[in-house]
Amino acid sequence: MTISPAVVAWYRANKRDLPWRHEGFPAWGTLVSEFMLQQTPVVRVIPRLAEWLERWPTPADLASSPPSDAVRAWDRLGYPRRALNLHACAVAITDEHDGVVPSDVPTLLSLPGIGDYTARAIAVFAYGVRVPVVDTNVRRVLARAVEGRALPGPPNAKHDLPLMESQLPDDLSDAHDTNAGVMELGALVCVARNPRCDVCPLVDQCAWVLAGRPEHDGPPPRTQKKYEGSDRQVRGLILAELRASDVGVTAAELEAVWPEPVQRARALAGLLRDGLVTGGPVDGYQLPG
DNA sequence: GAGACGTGGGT
DNA sequence: TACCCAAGTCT
Repeated sequence: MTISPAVVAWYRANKRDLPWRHEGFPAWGTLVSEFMLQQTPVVRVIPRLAEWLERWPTPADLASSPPSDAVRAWDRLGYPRRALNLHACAVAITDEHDGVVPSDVPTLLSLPGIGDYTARAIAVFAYGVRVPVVDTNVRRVLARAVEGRALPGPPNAKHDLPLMESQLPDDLSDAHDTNAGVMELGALVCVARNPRCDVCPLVDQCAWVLAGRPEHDGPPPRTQKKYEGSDRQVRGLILAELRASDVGVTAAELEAVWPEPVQRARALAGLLRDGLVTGGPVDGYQLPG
């Protein structure tokens, strides 16, 4: 079962015109885009990425700015510690790698905020290295097309990476487009709900379709906790207040953000622990750096 | 290794 | 209206 030829042909004819796919797009741009794309949709990333790269065209440029600027420029992309990680990553690249984004997976993995997915994505999309890239889209496409399941099991590198590796052709360009194409297919066609099998290039070889599209059987997928009233919401509100202030905010001003004291204290303590907030009750709180 | 971690658009 | 989901990482 090899899905690569159909995926590559489909990808070359149907891929979206995304900034990071343009000729000459720098490795640094790919790295920034991958940070922003960690759990944030493409359409929300594109404008923020353009502003970011205009302001900080190289890792050294970002490294020379304070982390607070990174958190503010991150705006409302969500998971703001990614902004902190990205800044720390720029510092590490500047100080330890001569300002050049590394191209090998182990070195990339050693950088803050870069995990199994992002390391491989940068190696493949910025440098054309032949390694498997596995994200949530890839896991879903492989589960269906290759394994005949409705949904993938929980992420498992020991399972997922060899499975994608087994689909990569030898040719570098084809391997690149297989990685990008399976992701793209999962993002546009083989989506989680209501997959568009009618326009899928794999429909006549998809193990799941050929099996009659059986229901999901394995363990139920993890569900997200409610956001309203959660600590995450409180953290978000506190951070929004801090982003908007040049001089920091007082403990009293934070009471207005979230009156309930126990949860407010817990959220603030978490932000301080994460390094997203500095200061204290006496002198007030502000963004780091 | 299960759970924490933002935000907003689609259905 | 609620709920689902999004190119994950870290602890």
